[in-house]
Amino acid sequence: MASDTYTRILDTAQSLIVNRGYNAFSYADISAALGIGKATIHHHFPGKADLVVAVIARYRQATEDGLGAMAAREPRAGRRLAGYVGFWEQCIRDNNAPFCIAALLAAELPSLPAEVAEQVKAHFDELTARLTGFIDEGLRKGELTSTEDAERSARILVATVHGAMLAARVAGGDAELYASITAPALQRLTREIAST
Amino acid sequence: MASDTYTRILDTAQSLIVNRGYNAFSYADISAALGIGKATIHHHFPGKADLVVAVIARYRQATEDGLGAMAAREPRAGRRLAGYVGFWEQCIRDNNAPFCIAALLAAELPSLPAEVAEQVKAHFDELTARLTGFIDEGLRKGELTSTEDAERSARILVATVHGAMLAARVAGGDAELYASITAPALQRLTREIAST
DNA sequence: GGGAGTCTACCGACTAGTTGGTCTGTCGTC
DNA sequence: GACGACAGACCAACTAGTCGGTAGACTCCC
Repeated sequence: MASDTYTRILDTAQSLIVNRGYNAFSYADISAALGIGKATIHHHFPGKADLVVAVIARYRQATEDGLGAMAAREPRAGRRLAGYVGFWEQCIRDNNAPFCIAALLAAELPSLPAEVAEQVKAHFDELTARLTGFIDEGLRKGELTSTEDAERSARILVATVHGAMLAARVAGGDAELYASITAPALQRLTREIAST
Repeated sequence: MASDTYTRILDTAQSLIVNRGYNAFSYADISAALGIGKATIHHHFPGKADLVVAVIARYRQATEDGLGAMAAREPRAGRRLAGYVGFWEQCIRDNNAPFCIAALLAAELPSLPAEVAEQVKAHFDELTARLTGFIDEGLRKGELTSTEDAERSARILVATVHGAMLAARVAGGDAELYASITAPALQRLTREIAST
């Protein structure tokens, strides 16, 4: 289905978005990186918005798959959340894709084409819903404690993760800084039952 | 000193950056908004990087002045932090400048000119230092409680605020959402002595 | 008082390069 | 011979930035 070139265009676009955002990458960048004609990119993705929508759609799917797989193998809510938070710590440490493209695009939101903006919003909704599910389950099982309801806890966690990414980026890709900011956000939910 | 045109260019550039970032605004935008020639902008700011550096420098100064003034009039640490957090809630509610330009530029950091990147980093350092001072003083006076040291607490607060801005922007400028995410971050520091 | 020179603020017209996007083709494969 | 995958050449619009010039204010000197 998805041809090799098609996938490589998506890959390149994604890595360009990770560290330049929507407005600072061009068809020429992808063309040069892959050694293909610009027209080839237009053949697979008629417009820039189509390309970026496809990137985020794939990203959303990967996120859903990843979180779903983790939920299947890890029943403990605290570990699930730690898995999500730790995933990004590893990304920053490896410096491969050290930023959530949806968070970056969210910052640029007012300047994005409508279709792209919708995808970004959808990612936030999905991610929040997934984490809300984890937290809700954890609270009901007594594995987690929180003074807020599950959804609010999830939003706080996501915000902290995104803010910590920003801080780490400013600090030159400092994974320790990311961890030191996010760790207390996890502890907040697992406190007093940490030694389970 | 600072002529009227000079200031208006800065104002316009700042508001363009707030909702488009560095790469998605142009001299032509400012030129059109103010009804002046593009060459006039170049007269005051030789290059785009110079312009944006000037915007952030002024922004940093305003932040320092604002936080300094608040510290002078409000001795209670908890209120100082609430003032910082509440400032952005009001900005989002009024929809005038509903995003911290330094946070937005931080996301775009890898694609920014070096001089601009430096200014962004400097803002983060200054802001963290200021809040660290507030928290440190609050802890020593017994007005605040924290399981982490003051600097780490400050970084967590900043990250939460930035993450909450992102969430609010995605939600279409939802100030309530911003508040619901940031409020617990403040409570974390003021808990058990809230009724002072 | 009146030039003559100088400075700042500003603008219209321009440039070289880049942007996203199109058109017309040529391959190879089924 | 139709079709998907690709590319070269092209396009209009836009990018940051330059150039030469003008209009006004502020000197300084006679």
